[in-house]
Amino acid sequence: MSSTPGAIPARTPEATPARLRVIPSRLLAGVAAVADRLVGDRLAAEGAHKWHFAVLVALDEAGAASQAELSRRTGIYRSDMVAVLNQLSDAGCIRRDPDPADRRRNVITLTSAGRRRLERLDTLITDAQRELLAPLTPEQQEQLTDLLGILTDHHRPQHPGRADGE
Amino acid sequence: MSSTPGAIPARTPEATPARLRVIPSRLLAGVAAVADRLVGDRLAAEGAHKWHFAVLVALDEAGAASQAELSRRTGIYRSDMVAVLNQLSDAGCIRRDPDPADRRRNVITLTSAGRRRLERLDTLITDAQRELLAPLTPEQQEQLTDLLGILTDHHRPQHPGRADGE
DNA sequence: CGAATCTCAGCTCGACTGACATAC
DNA sequence: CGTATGTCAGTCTAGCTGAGATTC
Repeated sequence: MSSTPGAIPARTPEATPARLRVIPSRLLAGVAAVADRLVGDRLAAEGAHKWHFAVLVALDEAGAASQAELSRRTGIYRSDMVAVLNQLSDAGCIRRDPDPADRRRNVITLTSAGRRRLERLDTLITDAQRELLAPLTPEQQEQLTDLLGILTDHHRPQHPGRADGE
Repeated sequence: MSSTPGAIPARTPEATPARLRVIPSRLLAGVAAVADRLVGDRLAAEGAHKWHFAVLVALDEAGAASQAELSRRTGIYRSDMVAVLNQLSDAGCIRRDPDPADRRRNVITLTSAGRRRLERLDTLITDAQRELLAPLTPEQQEQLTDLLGILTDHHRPQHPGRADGE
């Protein structure tokens, strides 16, 4: 029982202050955290992480690549990429061969098992998005995605406006 | 110079894969990170953190409170609240007095210096929001805030639908 | 007694940096 | 030579857990 019978005046609901509830950066942080748990939990249930998904997608969409290139495509640091690829490799999802054309590089290739794995993770992620966006109408869902896309495009690492001659 | 004159075929732009660019949870994480840096940098320039702002707002809006209550209002863990209040106290923004009515509690009170501090931080945060949302039209800004508000309200800690008899 | 409050001490995970050997 | 790559080691922060002393 958390509600006191009749003694306390009306029970202060300890709600978040109104001024905090309308700050976009705060809303973003909160919703992003929810989304991350939604996605993370499902992936964790299959022993996966979001990085695995990102790498598999990058490979599926643009073909074999070096680790550094994958790093740039996914936003995962090249130092962290090592561990991610180790795990994917252990699971048989990718192959890591030395690049004969440039012996500094490894060529990362998606295996058929990796493609199957990707399909599975894609389903889980899609489910998570559905649950995340369930409170919105389909039009609102599209609106939100569009707006976030605009912000993502405009706020790039080092280029507030155009970074050039404008 | 990072742009090669004319040798390389067209330069693979190493863009994020299209399938990743439209995943809401991923967009949210990215934009939230941008927002956090925008806010964090400005606050850091004044030796402040977002927690300070949250606590000051909570006090200004709902009056003096115990640490546990502030914790619930702001979402900051009671264990972390201690350090935050120490800093605010050192800066003279709050007073921390034992509650005569319940000697387990401290009564946290906003000082006039704290109210001034809040005003300052509020300006910084508002500026950050403006920069964050600058790529959007005013209507889009409102849309985004509304949509995030809906998601925030519906995804509460433990209550997917209504948690009751519906 | 059980529950709540304040506090400290600790964990863990993700983002990030630095350095090194090797190869271009 | 300077630069890129793969790798390992380590830092730093935020979110979170646990426990203990005190008071209700």
